[in-house]
Amino acid sequence: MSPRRTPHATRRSDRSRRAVQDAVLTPVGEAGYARTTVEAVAARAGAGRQTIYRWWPSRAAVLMDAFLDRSARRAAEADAAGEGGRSGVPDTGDLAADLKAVLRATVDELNDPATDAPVRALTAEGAVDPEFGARFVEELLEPRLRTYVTRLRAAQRPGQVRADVEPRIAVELLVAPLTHRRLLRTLPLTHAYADALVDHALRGLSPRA
Amino acid sequence: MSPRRTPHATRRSDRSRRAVQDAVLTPVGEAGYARTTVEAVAARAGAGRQTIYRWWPSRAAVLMDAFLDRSARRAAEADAAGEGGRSGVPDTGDLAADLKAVLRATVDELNDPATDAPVRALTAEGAVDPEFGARFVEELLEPRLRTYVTRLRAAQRPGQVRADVEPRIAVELLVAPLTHRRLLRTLPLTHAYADALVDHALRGLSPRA
Amino acid sequence: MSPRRTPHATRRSDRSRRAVQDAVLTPVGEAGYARTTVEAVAARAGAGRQTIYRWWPSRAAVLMDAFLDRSARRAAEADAAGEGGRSGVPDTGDLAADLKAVLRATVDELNDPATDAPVRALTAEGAVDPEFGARFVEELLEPRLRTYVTRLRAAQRPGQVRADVEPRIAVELLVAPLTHRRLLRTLPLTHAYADALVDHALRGLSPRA
Amino acid sequence: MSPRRTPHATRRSDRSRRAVQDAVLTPVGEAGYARTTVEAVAARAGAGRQTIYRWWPSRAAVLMDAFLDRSARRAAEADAAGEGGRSGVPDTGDLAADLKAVLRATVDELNDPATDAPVRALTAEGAVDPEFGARFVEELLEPRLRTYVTRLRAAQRPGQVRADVEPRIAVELLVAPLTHRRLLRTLPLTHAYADALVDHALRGLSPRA
DNA sequence: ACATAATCGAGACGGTACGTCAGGTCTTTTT
DNA sequence: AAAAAGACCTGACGTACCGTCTCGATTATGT
Repeated sequence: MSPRRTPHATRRSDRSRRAVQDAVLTPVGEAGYARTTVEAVAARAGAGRQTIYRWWPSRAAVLMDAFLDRSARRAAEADAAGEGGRSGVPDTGDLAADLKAVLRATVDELNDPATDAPVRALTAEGAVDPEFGARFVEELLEPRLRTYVTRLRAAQRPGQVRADVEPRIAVELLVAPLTHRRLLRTLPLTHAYADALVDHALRGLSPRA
Repeated sequence: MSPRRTPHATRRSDRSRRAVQDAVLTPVGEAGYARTTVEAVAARAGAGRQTIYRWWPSRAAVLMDAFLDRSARRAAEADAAGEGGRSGVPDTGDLAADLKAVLRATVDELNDPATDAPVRALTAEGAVDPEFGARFVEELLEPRLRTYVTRLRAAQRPGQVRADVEPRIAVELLVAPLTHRRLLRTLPLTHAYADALVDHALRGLSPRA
Repeated sequence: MSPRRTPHATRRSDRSRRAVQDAVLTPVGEAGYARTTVEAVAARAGAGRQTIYRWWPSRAAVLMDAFLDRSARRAAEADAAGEGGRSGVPDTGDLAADLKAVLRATVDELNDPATDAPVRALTAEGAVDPEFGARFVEELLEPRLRTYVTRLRAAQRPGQVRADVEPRIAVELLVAPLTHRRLLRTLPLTHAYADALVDHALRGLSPRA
Repeated sequence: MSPRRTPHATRRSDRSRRAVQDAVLTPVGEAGYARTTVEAVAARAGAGRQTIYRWWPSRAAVLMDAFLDRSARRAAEADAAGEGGRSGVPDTGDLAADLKAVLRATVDELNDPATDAPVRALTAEGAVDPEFGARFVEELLEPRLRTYVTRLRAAQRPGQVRADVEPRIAVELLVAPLTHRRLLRTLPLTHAYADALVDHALRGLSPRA
């Protein structure tokens, strides 16, 4: 075991933990990550700077924790609100419709600066810091991708998706273009775009034989 | 008239321009962009710091220029070496083969740290700074994407690609997953992956009717 | 009534009081006062930091108490060892010899780092913090000076010291130069120096008429 | 030679050097040394903090330089104002009067907080940091003491001071009590006290034979 | 060819944020 | 109730870079 980097979690003040997490998301959404200083986060949280450095190794780690926490909370709420279904890609039997529903929801989410700014910052940080990126991928991205894989596997059994399709690659076909447009700001993210992605991916580019 | 942002370009020392561009790519590749200070670049280039700030608006801009320059030089070399064709997606008549060739080449390029590190840094910077990102997209990404669009349009005429396919979306289907894997380091980039992407995109996920 | 600053002294743990006092003098002597943190003293004493702040108002106060305690203990020992006389300037009838004896003893004491370092720290603190300095003077310095005054007064009765001499000023003539040399480290403190001080002060600078 | 701690003095901005020196004395005099932060000095001087750290090794060093500079400037002014005499102990032929004049002037100087506070801080710092104290003594104290030694030597030739008097010790008899009273704040510094010191020191404590 | 003016390397400058350290207070658990 | 332990807020520290601003010492025209 590595020597404990952080002190006893037992004594940790839950009040300040929450306050800091709340305090980091707003300024990142408003002024951007680069302009969000540790000092400012601490001040807004009514916390000391040292309290932040005691529990998080870096500014980016604070943001990640805060974002993960919020995501988890929102997922829990969504599950509670829904008719008991687990958060993930729905399965109504109509694959195209299900994928479009999820991708449209993702489009809406990403068009909200409160989500876009943190994700953008976390992705940028992860692009440059491999260790950080790994955590981002493991904890945020992969769980999400797995829900697509599950849905696609389910669609393969009745033959709605060809058996020789690799679900992982199929997922990337659907999801990567969204990330691409959003992160690089090439073109706007719309529901129409989400639909078009699904249609193109399902039917393929080649003419039917 | 706005006061000239940059001084007489005529007087510019080509020696220092090249020296600075050379001096920025290495440390970015080795230590990462964040740890590459302007001071370090200036020292390595045997230049004064002011010389950098005189000609470039920011550290990121230096990197972008250096990278664009190198890309342009390499493209020129490639064209010279090739059978006279313009750099872009080749057109042998076999669309799948052509796409696989280009994507495989891209995979090789991106697996080279000398390319990966700068692109990573530029993407990260662009993700956070919209203006910078715009330049990155315009000057580096879009020209490349246009070559795919051209090739796909060419394939639509003989009916190798369905007429109702939107080339732009098709391109993203092919290219975005590469960026996704590379930037987020989810899974390794291989030739097999490039081939699989082309196959899945062309044939689609749904079974042939 | 003012709210009790300190808690019930009855409950106070004598073990920790002594442990803290012991724990402060060593590091001050070795590393200097500035580098002696409250945390370090507490750790060395096996005490909690709050235990220190509960009983002393500041770091300097701990040092002062510790030093006063040790001084008192040493004086008691000296008195016990001596021929029953109270600690102070002896009175053998020979004023010059008595003064030299005391000043030589003081020189020896001050040349011991175990005394020098704390006194130095306390003086420095007192120089900057008037309230603290006042306590230092009252509790440590003045009692000592009074013993000289007493001895000088005794010498005035038989005419060994002129009647128009102000004892207080005479004391300062004898004692201040020692403090001066020690604190400012201008020249070494020696027995010869102590003797010379006494001789010069008694006989004066002017020639005898 | 030690590797240059400080950068090329040639390029040093005289403006900021003076500004910093001016900016440190006022708050030290008003709020005390402990409450005078580097940041505050920098702000008051309109300088960056790094500019201070570039040229001075510590906060105390800034204060010392500032104080030395001011002392030198004042001495120069005094010499210019006087009838051509060098700053030092005057020599009218009447030793007692000359000494009283100088000591009275010293008393006045030390009763001015603008002098007292910095000297107090410098002495305290020097008491704890030997290297610092050495500089303080060499550059400020010893030159002053030498002027007394000179005057006393001059008084020895005509026999106004006994030949067997050691001037250095005589000086300390006169000067140390002032420092003692001032630094330890035992009793107020007055002209009467200065006079009494001179009288006692010259005539001695013992009765004239 | 030469004056002259802009660029160059160098590096100090005013700043901003960093991450650390210690002070003194508050809280939790143990004695 | 006081103790040990240790997290908390505060605030100063000294450092690292930023981007700007001088400074002589080179260039490179443009007369």
